Amino acid sequence: MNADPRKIPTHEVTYARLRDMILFGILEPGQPVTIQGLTADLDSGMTPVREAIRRLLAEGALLPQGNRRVTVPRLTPSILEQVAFARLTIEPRLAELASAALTPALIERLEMIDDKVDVAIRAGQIPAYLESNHAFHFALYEASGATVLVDMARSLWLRFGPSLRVVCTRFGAASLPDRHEEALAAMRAGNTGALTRAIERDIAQGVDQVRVALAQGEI
Amino acid sequence: MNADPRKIPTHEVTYARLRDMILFGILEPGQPVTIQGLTADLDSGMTPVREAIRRLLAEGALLPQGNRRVTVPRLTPSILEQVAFARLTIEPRLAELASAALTPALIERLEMIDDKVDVAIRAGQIPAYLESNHAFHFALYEASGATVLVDMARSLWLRFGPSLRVVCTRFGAASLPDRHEEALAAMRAGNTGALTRAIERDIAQGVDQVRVALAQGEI
DNA sequence: CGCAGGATAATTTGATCATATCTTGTGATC
DNA sequence: GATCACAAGATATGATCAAATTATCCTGCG
Repeated sequence: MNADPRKIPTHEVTYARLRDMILFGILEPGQPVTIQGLTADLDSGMTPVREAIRRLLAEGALLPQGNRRVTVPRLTPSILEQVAFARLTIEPRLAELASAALTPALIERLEMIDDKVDVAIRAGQIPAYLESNHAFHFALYEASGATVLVDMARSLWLRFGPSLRVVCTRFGAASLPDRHEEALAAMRAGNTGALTRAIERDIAQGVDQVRVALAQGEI
Repeated sequence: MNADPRKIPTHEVTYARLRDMILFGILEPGQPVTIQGLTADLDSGMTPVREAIRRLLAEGALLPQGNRRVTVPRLTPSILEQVAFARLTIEPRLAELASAALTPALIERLEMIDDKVDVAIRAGQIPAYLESNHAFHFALYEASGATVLVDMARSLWLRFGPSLRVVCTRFGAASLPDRHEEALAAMRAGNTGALTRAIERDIAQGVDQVRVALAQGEI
């Protein structure tokens, strides 16, 4: 019944694990990433690890030092502004495109995911918040069917994720961005404009948090 | 005097060569890409080729078929519109950012590159046009110092390149996009707004060419 | 005599290759 | 038509080589 688990190649699994480690802040900005360290941690050979690293380098999730070494990138003000500009362009557009494809079933699924976001915020559980927040956004975005833009959004989140984690940990979960309720209301009302604006505000809020922390040298 | 050529790893060289083969249309859309074929063509081992392919997959320059095989992607109307949207957002912005960093020396260099573009258009040399057109845009964009956005632009050009090549070959070099003279005039005048508009029109013109060809089933 | 500085050895980590194993698609046979 | 064998190609491993970092030691000067 279930597909053969062997079907998914090791390098895919390795990639997914390493990506999540970056995205959800297991690895901190500035931390060096070595092949041999990961072969031990992730229990796979050198080749799959190398390929996963190569792929994440291409996505901007890892930073090549000149020396053939690789680290988790630190967010600089310049990079933050670039990521902010791109996110604020791409993601509201994805919300707009997704709006046309929304079904009651999908809205219900998004509501369930958002419940988890709320629970995580109230409980102050940063990792759970990061994961369910991510799930909410991409469940919406994927409904757009715009694979190119979704890929770009994924790459941008990878650049943003580690530092967001640091900020959350510093300032607690109280002021985490959550315009999801607004977004869900817009979806239920079939109001595309309101949905894109809600997503835009949600992003702007997160960016502002990081911007403030960065200006204060908290990262 | 010259740096040791050994310094640049094989996988980097292999990546650059394969990328240019895709970007400048040596490989056609739909064409399958095999590891073993490339080890022969590019004269390197399997590992560097694998890594180059993995990297280009992450950049959207290659398309994974479900079957572990890889091909050069065909442009669909949906993907074209997504790429158009992203290019029309990112690249004018890069021009705007670059505008503040322009020096007489850089403008002169851009003029020299644009001369090559003109020569290639008049001579109907498609590959030379594609290469110098690419060089013109990215020499400008890199002046912005916005590495994240430049990376995104590179990825978008990789998705766009192969099909542009096909269109050029079909319709000849007569109607190739070239708003570079307008852009250069704006640079000389220090007119940021005019520069971004010129770049925007240049991109829109190229996109329109491909859109028409796509609608007519020419690709 | 003690310490600074630079050369060199040791170690860590990355890069590449040859080879072995597994998948997948195809086609021949029953 | 279903099954099995085969071929082509992708995947994964471990060995080996090269580069870069770190540690060590020697020398020469104060």
